[in-house]
Amino acid sequence: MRMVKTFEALASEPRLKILAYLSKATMTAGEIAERFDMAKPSLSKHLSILENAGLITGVKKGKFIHYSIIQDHIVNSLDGYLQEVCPTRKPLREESAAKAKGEAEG
Amino acid sequence: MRMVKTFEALASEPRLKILAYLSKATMTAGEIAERFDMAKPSLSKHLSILENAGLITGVKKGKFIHYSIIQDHIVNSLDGYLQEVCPTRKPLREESAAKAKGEAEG
DNA sequence: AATTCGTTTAGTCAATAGCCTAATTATCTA
DNA sequence: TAGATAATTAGGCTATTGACTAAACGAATT
Repeated sequence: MRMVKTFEALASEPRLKILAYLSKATMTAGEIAERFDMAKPSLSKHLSILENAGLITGVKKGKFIHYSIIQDHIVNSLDGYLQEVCPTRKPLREESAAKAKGEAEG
Repeated sequence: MRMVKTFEALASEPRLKILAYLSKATMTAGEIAERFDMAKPSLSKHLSILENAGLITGVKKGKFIHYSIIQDHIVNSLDGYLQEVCPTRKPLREESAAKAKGEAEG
């Protein structure tokens, strides 16, 4: 159930985009909204879905709500899932790391 | 787009269950179907969604179609996504590994 | 030729997702 | 206190999703 909720939150173009923004910096709801051609309430809904899944958190400071990513949750969730579903994960993970390294260098 | 498709495929209880079965062994469509209280066409749809997302593959052998998980795809997709969205991922990953190790020992 | 495995197509239905506008709440400012 | 601003909540509308049944189909076995 928890994993489904996490994946549901991630299964959306605008929500992945929000997470990409928040991976670089904390932003207010308004700042995020500026970057989308979408009504504010719709965006607010996306934010609440992400927050509800534990992927981001919003902290109210005066008039504004500052949203930021919760990296621990994303990493541990996806990482944990991989461990469950991929028993032979370790070598693949090393391979993946090697590939990433090669791309960065090449 | 590709990530959205992957997450959409994963955002479903029955589909996560199918992947869990396939993480242990290759199974035919019928063997999978036996484990669900669901009409065959519905299950067939789930299988095609997973296959279309590149998470599983079906190989026809005679009358049967043998499905198996494509671990490389799952690992590389989720791993790749984590690298994009979590710049400070590395230390967290180590922490996660340490936690997993502790649990296995405890 | 008949049966089995599995998919596909078509039609129906209920529930959910995603968007909108309008209204509301909370806070700041003059 | 009135007015402006930030963001959410509420309500409505449409499209999609996910399930079902029933029927048909292709491919392989018997």
